[in-house]
Amino acid sequence: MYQISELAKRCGVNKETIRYYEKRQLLPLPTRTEAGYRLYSERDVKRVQFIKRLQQLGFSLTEIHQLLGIVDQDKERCAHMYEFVSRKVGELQRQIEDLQRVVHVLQDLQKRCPDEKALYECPMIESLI
Amino acid sequence: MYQISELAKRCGVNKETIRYYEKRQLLPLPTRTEAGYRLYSERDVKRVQFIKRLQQLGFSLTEIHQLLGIVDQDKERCAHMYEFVSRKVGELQRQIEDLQRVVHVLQDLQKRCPDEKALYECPMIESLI
DNA sequence: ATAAACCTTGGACTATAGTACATAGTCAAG
DNA sequence: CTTGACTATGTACTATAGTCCAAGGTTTAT
Repeated sequence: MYQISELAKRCGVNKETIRYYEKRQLLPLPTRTEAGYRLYSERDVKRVQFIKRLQQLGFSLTEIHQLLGIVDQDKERCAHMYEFVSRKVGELQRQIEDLQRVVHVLQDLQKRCPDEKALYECPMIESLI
Repeated sequence: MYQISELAKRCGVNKETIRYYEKRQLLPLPTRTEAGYRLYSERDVKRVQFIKRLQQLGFSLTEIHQLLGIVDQDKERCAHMYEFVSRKVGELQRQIEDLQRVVHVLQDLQKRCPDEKALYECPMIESLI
């Protein structure tokens, strides 16, 4: 079992973030020592890492809380999970397509304007706006 | 030429946002009437729409300001544009791959757990964490 | 037994991206 | 010539996601 600083270190976040996640109900209430110190396990490490991974992918903490309803086998959060997941899949697919379009535009920009001066007078300046 | 409310309406944002973008230098200083009212053109409509589109794709206002250096033919912002664009393309490609992975996981989740009860006892609950 | 290094809570503070509000000036219609 | 709908500025407030700090309690090492 780890204390809060150890958990934070293992997850690459700082300890205030751990307490913040607890308050946001992203982490379950931990067991405590006699003195009231929080105690965490390997499972909590995985959970925080999962949260950070999803966050990097653009999920908000609220959405992550919703998804964790599955892990926590929580009836309430699971009730509309199917709709939530469907909506999210749609959103993500749209986002992926958009990002692919942006990548193409930016790569085009690079190809046509390989040096700074050329970029400055780039013929596709107007195509961006 | 439009006044600020008209521009805001055409862009689907509110007028405080327009003033905010001006302060952030995302919009050029507009011409003004004698009385000091801001006046905008079609070009500003396009520009705000461009900002909103990039924002939806996960660009921060700071990054959008950088990119607009091309449109504005601004030497300073263009100076490191090539590196900026290269870095951004790399980031976006990584992000696209990650999102594709998330879509697969979520679609899998849907396939295996087509109804709410099944989801609640879903065999892949643990695979998420 | 006391300092260093932990932990607790609560509250203040940060950045980003707005949004709202108070106060005041401007303009067009009746 | 005043009312309503606009505009201006500046300041304060919102949400999200933390981050930092102060005051105090606990544990460990010397």
